[in-house]
Parts: sequence; C-alpha cells; structure tokens
Amino acid sequence: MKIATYNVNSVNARLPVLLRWLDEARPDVVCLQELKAVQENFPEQAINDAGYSAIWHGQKAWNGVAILSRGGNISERRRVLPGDPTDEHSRYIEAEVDGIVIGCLYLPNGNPAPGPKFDYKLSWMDRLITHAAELLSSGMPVVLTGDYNVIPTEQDVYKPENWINDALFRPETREAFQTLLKQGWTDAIRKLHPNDRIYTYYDFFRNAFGRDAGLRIDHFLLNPQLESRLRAAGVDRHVRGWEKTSDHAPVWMELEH
DNA sequence: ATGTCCTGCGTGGCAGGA
Repeated sequence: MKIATYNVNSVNARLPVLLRWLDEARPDVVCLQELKAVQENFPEQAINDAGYSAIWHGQKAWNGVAILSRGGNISERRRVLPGDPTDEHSRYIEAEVDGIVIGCLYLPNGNPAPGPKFDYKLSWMDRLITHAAELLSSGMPVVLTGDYNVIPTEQDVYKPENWINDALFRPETREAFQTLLKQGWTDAIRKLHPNDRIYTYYDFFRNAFGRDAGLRIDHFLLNPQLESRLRAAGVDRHVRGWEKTSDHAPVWMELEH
C-alpha cells in the first residue's frame, strides 16, 4: 500500500499537475493540504475520473485538507482537531482506509514569531499531541501525515543559520515536535534515510528549487503497528520542477500489504 | 528588505498569507 502527502497550494490551480502526478505515481491513498477552495469548489469529478474517491474539508481562500483513496473504501472519522471549539481553520481530517487510521494535517505556519500566529501554532501542536496520544491508545495502525510546517533538525534545512528565528525552526516548535515523537511515533522518511539530505518544500522566491535550497517539513509519523510494515519512502522531487507546480513536492511511503 | 505565487474582491491591481 502506497500512501502519499502533497501540499498542493490551491487544488484548482494545481489540478493538471495533481492529475499528472496521480497517473504517474499511482498512490493508493493521498492526503492533500492547502486546497484554497470552499467546500463546493473541490474538483470532485476530475478526482473521481482519475480513479479516486475523496473526502475533504474546504475553506474560503486558505487552508483546506482532503483524503483521496483509489478503489478502496474511505470512512471519515473526524474533520476537526479536538481541543478548541472556536478554531475555524480547516486543517485536519481523519479517515480509516483498509484498516489504517489516516490523519491528514496542515499545521499552522506560525510566522511571524513571536506573535499571535506563533501562539496559535503552538496551541495547535498541543492539541495535536493530545489527540495523537489518544490515537496511540486505540491499538490500530495509525499514520499522521501532512504539512507539519516543522523543520525537525538542522539536517532538514539547507542553511540552518538563516532559519533560527523562523516559526518553522524555533526551539519551541522543534521541542513540541520532539514531544510528539517521544510518545512513540516514527518519522518514516528519516527512519529509512538517516543520513540523506531530503527536502519536501522549496520557496517560490530566489530560485530556491534550482539551488536545492529546501526544507523538509512534510512528514509521515507512524505508530508502532504501522512502523513494522514500512518498506520504502521518498520524495517525488521532480514534480517540483513542473510548470505551474506547488512549492511543495509530493512525499510517499510504501507499506507491506 | 527582497523575491513569487496564490486567493479575494470585483474587473484593475492591491492586500494578505505563505
């Protein structure tokens, strides 16, 4: 089973790129972030025609998350991260596909930091940590994947000294991510590629992709039941070089059966 | 500070987010 995550940065602006990549990569399940579309503007027909069923949670202008499944059933579990009934951002959707719980998340960027946006990011991470602990106790195989907007270590950024005060790399952000990992989650990409330079995002500015000036901020976190099934993982880096592409590249992992 | 690309608003380019 191949599961992918892709921050599309507008699902409609990216539709040709998304369809081309789906046809090429043929993932079984795909988590999308940054739909930038209201609920009724999700391109459901085109996704269906490509062979996928989908659930999604849209929002005007920003955010928005979706889970696509090829062939198999997709059973929605929730479309809100618990812990703050006043939070209106569409940043989390969770489903069960073939016995696996799939949490698709778009963690707040948090810049500028410090400030209210950074506070929101940290409180969202607290809520994620709480929810992740509940998922761990469920006994089911679980993956939490998406755009974490977290650079976990210096290894995951082309020039760490430029990012010290950025919300994606600040100590509070990295500590919260480590707190999450220590619950018992495995970073699938790092587990299989401990020493490689791997990026999933390149700024649209300053020819970042051409200079390989990237960040690794899209992650797969696996609980122990799923980690034992992990066989391969990687980034479809070339997709970042296509015309009218997103600033993120698709990331994927393959599980045994 | 800069750079680019997206959306909304609403028809011409800004403002805001990333």
